[in-house]
Amino acid sequence: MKEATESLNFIEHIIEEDLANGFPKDKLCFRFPPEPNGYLHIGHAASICLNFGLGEKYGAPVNLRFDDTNPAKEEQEYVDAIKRDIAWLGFKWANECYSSDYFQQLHDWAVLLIKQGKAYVDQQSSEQIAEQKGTPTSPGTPSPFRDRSVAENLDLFERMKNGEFAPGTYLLRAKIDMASPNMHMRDPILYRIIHAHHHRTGDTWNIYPMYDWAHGESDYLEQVSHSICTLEFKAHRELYDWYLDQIIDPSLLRPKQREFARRNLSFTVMSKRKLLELVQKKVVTGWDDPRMPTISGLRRRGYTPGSIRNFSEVAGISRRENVTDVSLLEFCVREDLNQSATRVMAVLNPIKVVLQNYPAGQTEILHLENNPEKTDAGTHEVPFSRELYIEREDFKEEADSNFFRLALGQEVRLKSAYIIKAEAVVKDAAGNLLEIHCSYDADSRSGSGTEASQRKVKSTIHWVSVAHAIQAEVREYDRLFLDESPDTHESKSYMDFINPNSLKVIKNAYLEPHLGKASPNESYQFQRLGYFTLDSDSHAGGLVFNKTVGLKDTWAKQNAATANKQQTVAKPVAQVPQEAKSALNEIQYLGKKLTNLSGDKLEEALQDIRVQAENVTYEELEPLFGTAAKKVGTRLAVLVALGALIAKGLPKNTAIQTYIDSCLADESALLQEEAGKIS
RNA sequence: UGACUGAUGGUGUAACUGGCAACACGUCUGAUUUUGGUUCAGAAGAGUCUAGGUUCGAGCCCUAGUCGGUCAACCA
Repeated sequence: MKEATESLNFIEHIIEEDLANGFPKDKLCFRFPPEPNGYLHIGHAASICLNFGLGEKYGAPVNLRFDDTNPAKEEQEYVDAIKRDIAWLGFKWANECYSSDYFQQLHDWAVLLIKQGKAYVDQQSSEQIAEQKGTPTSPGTPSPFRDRSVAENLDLFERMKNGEFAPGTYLLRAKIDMASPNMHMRDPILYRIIHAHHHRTGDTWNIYPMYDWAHGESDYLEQVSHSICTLEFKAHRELYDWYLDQIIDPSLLRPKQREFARRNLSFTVMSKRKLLELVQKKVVTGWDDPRMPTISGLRRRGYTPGSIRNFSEVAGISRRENVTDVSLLEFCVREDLNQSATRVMAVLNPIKVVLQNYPAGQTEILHLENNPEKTDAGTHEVPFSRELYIEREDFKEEADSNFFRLALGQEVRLKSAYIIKAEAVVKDAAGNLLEIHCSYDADSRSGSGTEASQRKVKSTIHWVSVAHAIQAEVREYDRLFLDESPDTHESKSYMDFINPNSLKVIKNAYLEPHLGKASPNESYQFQRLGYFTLDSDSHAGGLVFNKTVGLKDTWAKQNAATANKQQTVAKPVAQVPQEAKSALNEIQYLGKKLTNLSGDKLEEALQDIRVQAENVTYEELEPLFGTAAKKVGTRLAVLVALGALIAKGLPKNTAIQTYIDSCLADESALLQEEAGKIS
């Protein structure tokens, strides 16, 4: 067992501190509060894993709360999808809550605010209100309706609630501070009139609370201890606290909001609005398109819950902007699938191989290991015959020294079968390769134990028997966008970066017959190709597989690298100044440490400085003469470097002499000594 | 010309009250391998945005700057 001193993230530090300050552990409570207006994505997974992870870590309840305060946007469909996704990730919520459950309480508290003179009904247009709001750099001006009487406010609010007014005509606003530097404090809206059918409360309400009014109070009603949200809500915190102040019962727990940075993934976008646009403009086939960063998309693509949870764990959280490389996510699935995926053989780009010395009409049943990572995973049967398919990429008529696969006159092993040698090719009139004629070594069958079966050949390739293969459709996916962070460009929209080739459909891939029994919940490793899973478009007689992720392919990388090398000419970088700059940096760095050194180490460092001084000019060094007297180390380093330059023939000017004199006068014996050497 | 917030290898995160900047991905070697996968062994890569200051000692504390993000929806 290894002793892992696990490091805490900053939220955990906050909780630990609260606990240390006497906050009772059994009062800890968290929540995940999605708005049911879209599907969950990998960014939400960060929040889900954080909140539910905290719940697991501290044995605290975690509520799933649907923030359903805007019936114009929300639908039951989304509620269901969100629940499905969270459950699929493997988390259990303590309570299923809805902001709409608190509509009555929220309304009553609003009435209380009115009675206290802290809220008023406004009846201006949204343009007028926006106008009065001011800007971040200039204060707002009060609404002319700000000082309505309590009685009138009460009456108007009641009539808003009863549906007497049209949407947009009246609003309930909190009376806070129109000059606050925080825009959210400039008389924020509590309620607006919406005449829409709510997916849960139906037509009961004509007024709906805004996010700010509903969120903190909901946290309070559920007695959530730590309300964790993303950074863009940071500015809302002041309002969150103000609202709480109005209604809080000091004997109850007061929730606190803390913010973390949302997770961005490279080569994709991560906001519901943008993902929705991809769906609506049919860039993708739906929210669960396997190219989407949604949980449902990743699921359909073949990602496992474990891989996503692990990704969230490994990527961590913090408070700074980030773009996490997709390669980390891909690593996480590979790591997971490598342990669990059944190995099978499939040929995506087939070329026919005919074994000239293998009896026509004969079929052999061979055995393929299910999973080399698990010795007890067993084997499955795979038929072998005279005519086979192999990948086109696995054959070259003439091989160069680093091509290990099949070539004329060259041997390879067919995985779990025989060693074959390419003897001849058959081409059509246009010179296109039609089939490869090979001979097979009948004694070389895998596992037969014969001497021939033990022979080492340069490589092993996968294959399927032509007569037994299942034809299927295979979909390969590439990144959805061509830019690493498509939505961070000022002059261009993320839609400009869409990768036109993000989907590649292979209509006639050939699979080994074992895949006829493929289960939609299982992942397979198509040997040497990657991980694949059955798509929901599959039907009897028409299998469709999605490529989840490829295997690490050092061969492809090698090829790409050599191809690139041939294209790139030379580095246009001016190297001399760069070296000189780093030499100066090096001297400064060495200097910083000097005062901590003594004896041989000091001497060594001084020598290093003299060496570095070779690459430094006087012009670069001079600015450092101004180094504070306190920084003895740096001054010493500068002095030594200067000494080296003087030794090379640099004439002493007044600046140099002044510097040397100041060193001679310094308290430091070392500095005096070195200065003495060159004065 | 505002308020708030952040800055640590290519990327993402660590570094408890100041004490040799760590882990993972990625990259590169080598070994093993009937998957150019896996596994194993190793390497390179940051002196912590800049300039000062405090300190025996600063990624961490102080000062001033620089650069990035957020904030003016009857969205959340």
